[in-house]
Amino acid sequence: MRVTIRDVAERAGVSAMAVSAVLNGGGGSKVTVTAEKAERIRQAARDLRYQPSHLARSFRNRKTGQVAVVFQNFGRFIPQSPYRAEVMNGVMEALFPNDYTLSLCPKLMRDGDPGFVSDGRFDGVLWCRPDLTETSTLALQEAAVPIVMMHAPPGTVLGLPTFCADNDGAMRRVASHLVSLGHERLAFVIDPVSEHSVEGQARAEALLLATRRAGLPDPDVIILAQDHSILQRYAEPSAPHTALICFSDELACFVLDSCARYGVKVPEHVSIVGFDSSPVCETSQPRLTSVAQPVERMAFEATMHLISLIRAVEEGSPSSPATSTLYDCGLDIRDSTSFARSN
Amino acid sequence: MRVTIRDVAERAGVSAMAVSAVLNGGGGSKVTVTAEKAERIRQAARDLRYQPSHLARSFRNRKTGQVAVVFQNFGRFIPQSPYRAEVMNGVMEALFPNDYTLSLCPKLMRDGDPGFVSDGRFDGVLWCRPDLTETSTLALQEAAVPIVMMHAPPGTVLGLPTFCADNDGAMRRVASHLVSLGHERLAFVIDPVSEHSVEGQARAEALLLATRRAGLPDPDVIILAQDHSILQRYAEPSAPHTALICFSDELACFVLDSCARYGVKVPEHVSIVGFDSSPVCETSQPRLTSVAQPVERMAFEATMHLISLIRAVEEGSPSSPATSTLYDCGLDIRDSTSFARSN
DNA sequence: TTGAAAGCGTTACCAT
DNA sequence: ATGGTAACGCTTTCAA
Repeated sequence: MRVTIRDVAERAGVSAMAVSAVLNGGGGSKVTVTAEKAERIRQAARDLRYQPSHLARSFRNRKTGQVAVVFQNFGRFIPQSPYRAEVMNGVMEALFPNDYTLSLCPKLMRDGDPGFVSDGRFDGVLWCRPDLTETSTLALQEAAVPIVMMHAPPGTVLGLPTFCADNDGAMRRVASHLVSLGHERLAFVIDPVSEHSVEGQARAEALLLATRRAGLPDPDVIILAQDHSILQRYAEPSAPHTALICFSDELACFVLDSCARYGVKVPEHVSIVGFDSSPVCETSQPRLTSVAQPVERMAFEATMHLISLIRAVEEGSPSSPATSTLYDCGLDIRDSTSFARSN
Repeated sequence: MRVTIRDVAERAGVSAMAVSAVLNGGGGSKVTVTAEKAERIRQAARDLRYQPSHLARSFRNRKTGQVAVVFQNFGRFIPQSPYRAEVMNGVMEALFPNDYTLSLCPKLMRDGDPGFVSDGRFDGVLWCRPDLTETSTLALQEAAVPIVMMHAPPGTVLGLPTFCADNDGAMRRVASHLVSLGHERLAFVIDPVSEHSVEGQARAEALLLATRRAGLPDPDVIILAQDHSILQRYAEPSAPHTALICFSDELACFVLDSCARYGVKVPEHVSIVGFDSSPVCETSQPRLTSVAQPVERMAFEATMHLISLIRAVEEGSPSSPATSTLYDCGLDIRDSTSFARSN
């Protein structure tokens, strides 16, 4: 059987609470023990190889020291698309020095029922790239646990702090870059999964806003699944667009591949813009112009904010209103964008 | 306050255990409830938005559904060295479909005291790239939790199953490749951190064995910290070695960089071999010959084994003897190895 | 300064 | 078929 605090108490000839007080540094406890007894207790604990049950402590104290990170699509870590890895780096950098454990728990997403969030397992939750139905939004709002959203535009869930790329600013950069190259007819390209994400919609809208602002016609939205044959048309002078803005670098790379297959030349026939400016942009053919988000820094700061929220709850501080932080994005101009084809 | 099972029971006019039985599917429980009452209970739970406390359950059932992954050096995810990412991929692939949560808990390593392992927080632990002192080895042996080691040679910790690359076979491949190119004087290059890892020592020994087997003189071991000036000598015809086998691709890349800086030509002056065959091997100058371990598959299978151990413990099955699994490694020959310089 | 006792939310066991 | 009771291991409050 397990060695409990009572076993230690018995061996040291004291009560269980004396043991608890001594082993926890006695700081929080009202109890004081003579030095001699304290030593006896420590000795007994060592003799018995006493290991406090973290589980019992968590249960009692309603605090687990665990923070959950939830990704919308729980996939693999891919070197070509380092988004997840960068988020993890930022999160770890914030959590570990503060003695929090990082939990990856895709179950939180099951059936769109995020009820688990508040089941006591986690002191806080970092929600990345949300794709929220109305019911889950409600559940999140009522969660009994601090939650911070990453990559969700401000106000996605009422009352929850968000850390998000400034999609509007980013798309304005993209539009202005393309306009300066003579482009007028743009399209937003997205995959069927991301299409429904809050982020996907935010970027589509941001591009719409940016083009209107620039006096361009509204961009089309192209949803690209397995079948890329629609890209063929960009080899023709009559193609409807001269520039494609892709939801992610990963998608942009697929587009580049397909263009090559269909004999569409980038950037001669059509310009391509990615999102994330990941390393793959340097090795793609041609090198990919892409929006650069400071992902790791965002993740770090989001996590630090989450930690401060957790501490505030512990101390019973009144909750201050949620903040939204927007991060300015750069545009890394490479070889996949150039002057618009004149039809 | 939290809604407890008692609140639900009260509202439904039944006992707490009836609620428990209904909400847990009733499968394991001896208790049966009439359909009518069951519906009443479910309704009450919905009304009250009852959320069972996972914490209380874990405490009660001594089962958390959490598996910890421990890395020796808890660093960042780096695209250039995808080892960690690949391990994570394999682990997630095994854990998530089986409804386990993945925990990253560097605290487990603090002060070389792995006592935390058995504090009840985790149902099992996957220990990667261990670097074990004697005391921690002992603690691991006595852990009350199933543990599986990755990248530890068989027998590193008595009684613990290991999943490890076949370092001996790998080094034999390396040696034979180099011998066929006329190399005789080899050295093993390692960084000061990895030097003390079980894996580092295993590879050094494996190379020693392989060279003896091939009838070559014993290889030197070069511990490479910040100062790489020792590499200068390889520009001279009198250099003591014609081939350097590096502990990792990462290290090999540093070596390549330094060689370039010192005017040492690879592979004309000296051949370089890496370990892991990561993507960076394709983009390095020159492309790096490297040992290829099936990391993701190893991680997946190690984790599946861990899960089966956990289940065995739960069912009280007698523990079968620990198994050691060795994985055959390939050698991806690229441009950093070539015929030995004749002095 | 010390100890006894009461929970935290859940489930297993034993009565009814 | 149902409900009461105890126990999991710990901490905290209160009384001595």
